Amino acid sequence: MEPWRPSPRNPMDRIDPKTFRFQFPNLRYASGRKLCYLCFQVERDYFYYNDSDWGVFRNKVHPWAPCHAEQCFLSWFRDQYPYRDEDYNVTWFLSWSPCPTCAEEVVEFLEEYRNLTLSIFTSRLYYFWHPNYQEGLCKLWDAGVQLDIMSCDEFEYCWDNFVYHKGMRFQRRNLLKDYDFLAAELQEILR
DNA sequence: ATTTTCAAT
Repeated sequence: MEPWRPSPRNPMDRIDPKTFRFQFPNLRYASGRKLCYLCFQVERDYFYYNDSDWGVFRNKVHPWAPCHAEQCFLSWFRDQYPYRDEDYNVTWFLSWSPCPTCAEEVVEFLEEYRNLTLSIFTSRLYYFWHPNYQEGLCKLWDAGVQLDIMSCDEFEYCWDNFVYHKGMRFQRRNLLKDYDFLAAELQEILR
């Protein structure tokens, strides 16, 4: 039997608009958001040309193979890009910020890929009042990861690129509801 | 006003 492999193309290419509006707002109290979405973009400088890829991962909830969205990405990336010396620019748009375990795994990943830069925009801070979760974010920061709260530009970018908008124009609605709180909290954590 | 939030009685 084939080992299970996470793929950004499975089960979804893009997020449906309702899901995006429910899962992505900047909220301090985000009841019911029991999933994490990771939209990504990969740009690679490959000799004389560049290529890029994009996709959406969501955490896997199978009890026999649970996988956070970040772990799905890392596993997919290692499989997709075994060329560790090349230059990569990777951007993530996360609905929840990484847990301490994922933060550690990202730091290890960056040690493998020396020429990879990772920028993370997160909509919300996962368990931001827990010291271990704060420490995880600091480790990412110390490893050179760019960390920011998703703001209007990122929401619009995600809407345009990762959502089945079917021509519907981007509207910020409640997406930025608790942006100020979360941005201040992140500043405080990384200080 | 609150923190259940990478689900599960």
